[in-house]
Amino acid sequence: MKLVKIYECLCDETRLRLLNLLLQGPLCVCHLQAVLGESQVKVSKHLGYLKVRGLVTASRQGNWMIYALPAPANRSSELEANLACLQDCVQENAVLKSDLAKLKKLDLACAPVAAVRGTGRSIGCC
Amino acid sequence: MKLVKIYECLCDETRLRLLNLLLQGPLCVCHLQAVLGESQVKVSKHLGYLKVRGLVTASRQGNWMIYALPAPANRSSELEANLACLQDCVQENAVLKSDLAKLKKLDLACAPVAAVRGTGRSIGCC
DNA sequence: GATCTATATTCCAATAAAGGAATGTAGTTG
DNA sequence: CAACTACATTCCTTTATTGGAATATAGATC
Repeated sequence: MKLVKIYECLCDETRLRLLNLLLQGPLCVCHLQAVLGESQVKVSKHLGYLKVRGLVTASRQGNWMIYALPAPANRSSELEANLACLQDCVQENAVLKSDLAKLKKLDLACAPVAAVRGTGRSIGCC
Repeated sequence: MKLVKIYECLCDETRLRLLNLLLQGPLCVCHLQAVLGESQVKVSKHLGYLKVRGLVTASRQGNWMIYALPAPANRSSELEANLACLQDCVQENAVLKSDLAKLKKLDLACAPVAAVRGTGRSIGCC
């Protein structure tokens, strides 16, 4: 059952926090790491977990890995529904809200991501 | 994070199937067991898991235990959102759809539940 | 090419989850 | 009260998950 796989991805706090941040757009690992304040291994492993199960995609940009949610066209209806549901739940959740606030403060645009978009330089990220 | 607890409940196929059935209304264990076709221990343990975490309530009716989702007034907004999301996802899911079909065939009203409602006799369930 | 940065992977230990077999228990019926 | 029904719980084994320490790797820079 594919649906269970989605819930397996959502049932860990770290992964929930990562997905919450990625709902704002693509981000490099170091930004994710900085916002969560968790160890490199922990963040990397959970991103790997999500990637294997197709909840995120990864692409390399120089030294940085950019993680993102699958493009809307590539999301199953179950995934779409659950991402929307998650977004609805963010407001009730102190940790998730605080993460979003930290992300905004960190740098409006993640440098590597900005480079991908062609709207920024890719020097120095975290 | 309360939200994670909800996802922990949803991330197992058996529990997902149980919740899916309970979205139709209260049911006794033997009906749940009959629809799932799983062992008594397995069903009972997962119901216990859900009960401890507040996703279902249980009440005794004679020999039978009636499980139900919490009354809408007692559902957190996160739970409400996720139950709605789950219901949206049922259509995409063969197992969940098939379970609902089996439930309807089994007996339109679960005998113990009917007894609770005062609309049926409570003799013989499964 | 040595070094640095950003990230992934391997190895390992601790903890949790899943489910069967057997047993216990609450309430019912004869 | 003995037997039965419907569930729950305990004990145990297998397997999965989590995360740290250490190490590896890819690409950039000097």
